[in-house]
Amino acid sequence: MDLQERMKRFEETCRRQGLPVTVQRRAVYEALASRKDHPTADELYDAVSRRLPGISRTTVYRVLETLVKMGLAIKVDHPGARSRFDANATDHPHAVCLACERVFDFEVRDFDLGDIPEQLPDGFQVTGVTVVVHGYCPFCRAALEKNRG
Amino acid sequence: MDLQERMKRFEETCRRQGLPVTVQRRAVYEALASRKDHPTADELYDAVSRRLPGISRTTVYRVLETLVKMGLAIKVDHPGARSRFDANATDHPHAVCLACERVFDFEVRDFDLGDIPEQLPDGFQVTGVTVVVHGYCPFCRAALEKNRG
DNA sequence: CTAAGTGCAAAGCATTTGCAGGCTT
DNA sequence: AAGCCTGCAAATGCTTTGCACTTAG
Repeated sequence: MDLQERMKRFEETCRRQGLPVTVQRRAVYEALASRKDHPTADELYDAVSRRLPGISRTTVYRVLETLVKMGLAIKVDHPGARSRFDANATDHPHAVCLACERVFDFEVRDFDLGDIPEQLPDGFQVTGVTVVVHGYCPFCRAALEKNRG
Repeated sequence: MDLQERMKRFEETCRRQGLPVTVQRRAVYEALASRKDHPTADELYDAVSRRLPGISRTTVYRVLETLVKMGLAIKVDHPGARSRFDANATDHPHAVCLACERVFDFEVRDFDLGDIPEQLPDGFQVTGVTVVVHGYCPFCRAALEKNRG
């Protein structure tokens, strides 16, 4: 799906849900949808600020929250790190670099979690499963090895 | 493993790692090891305060950090919630209740993540995999259904 | 004795909230 | 016109830090 399609879908979703299409919302969504990494709210604030100098950090936070509720984005959290956002709202696993905290997507072929629910506490109703891989990304690995000398 | 064994192991681990066995450390570890749920730092602070009235929240935080480094505890984080701690330091999946934020352990039979690494970004070095199931625990489910009435 | 641990108070950081005014529909 | 959205500034909540004192080994 390219950016134009995404913007179109964004506006449709807003209308369908009765939410005003504001400049700020469009700008934040566009900033998020046009990158492949998983920016933090602040990184998005920086990016959006360039095009929309008056926008406030608060608004970026609020718009991101809205996008998540609308189903147009996913919020990715992990230990001790700021939240990151992903315009790819389909359920998919993430790989997190322990050094730089960057988040990477990856696809899974045959990742069957079908039988997990059986092992849960009696009566636990499952709504989703999150899989996170931690480790070191190629960039940080290289840097670490260099330092070891 | 029962509490006594755990306390013994705790002291041995301290000695092996050259860390003083302080009253506070023992108290925090004992408080954590003797419960089956996954308390937050603050819940532990409350519990420990009863036996050791002078202890400070800061110390509880610091001790927990130390326990994690020592390999005697695990820190469990998730979106928008306070960190929780688990004296069961072996790698195992958690189920998180979206309503009360409680964390539940569960075991997996044949949970093979063996082929995930192949799908990762080139050169990503995996150190661990976290699996989190979200949903509603039996208690909150019951409460929610009641409210729907 | 010496290094490490502790308590207090204050700082830090990401995120949220209250409120007055502005913009979409 | 009506209501939701925005910006500002201040508050929040969890967690960390600086510093002087105490304690374990």
